[in-house]
Amino acid sequence: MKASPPQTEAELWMRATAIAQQSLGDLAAAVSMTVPNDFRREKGFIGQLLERVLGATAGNLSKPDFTHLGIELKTLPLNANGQPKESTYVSIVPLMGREPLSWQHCELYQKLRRVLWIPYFFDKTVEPRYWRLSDPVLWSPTAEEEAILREDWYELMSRVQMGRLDQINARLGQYLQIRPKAMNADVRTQGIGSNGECVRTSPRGFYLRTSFTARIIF
DNA sequence: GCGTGATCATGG
DNA sequence: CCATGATCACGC
Repeated sequence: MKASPPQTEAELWMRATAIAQQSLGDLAAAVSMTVPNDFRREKGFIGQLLERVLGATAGNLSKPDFTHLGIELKTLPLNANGQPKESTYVSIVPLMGREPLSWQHCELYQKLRRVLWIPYFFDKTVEPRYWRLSDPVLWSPTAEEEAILREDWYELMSRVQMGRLDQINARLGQYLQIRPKAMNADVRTQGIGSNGECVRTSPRGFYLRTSFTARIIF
């Protein structure tokens, strides 16, 4: 079982509020899934569970999850204090693009324009099926937030295009950061070298810092 | 191999 | 202690 795609943002929001505070076990049962006891081998489970529960459509395409609504779905683990406990992956970093940088047209911005956040309480003292959702948040960046995201993105993407991959680490960026995104550290893809040539390098992703997602949900 | 969904695990 | 760097599963 799997929910049909919501036709409107209002319908999606109704569904999201209707499942607030529910346990992962109950949600999973409703879509014929079983919550693993250990996420070490199923890290994406909660995201995939909520996709089914809410009727997301994009699959593994590089599009917002609710493509027709332009809305991205993000689950967000909270610690016991209600603070985000992990950074949030947004999208792959395009390492070979040489087009002029355009924030308005980049994949990252397309996904962050409107996000349905589904926070939940991550609690290692009980089995994940007992974890409960918190209240959903339907969010778009404020002008101030967008300005900083855009600055971060330009700073990071400039280094990518200038062939300065060696100068990129997770410490750069106020709200946004670039970190490895691969099965393991041996995975290689193509990137731009310091003389503009193609080099072998590790795939990377854009992530939102927990300090930023904390702002969003409060 | 790439992009989707993320959390794990250890070094500073 | 916790952010950074590393890792896991799946569809195609």
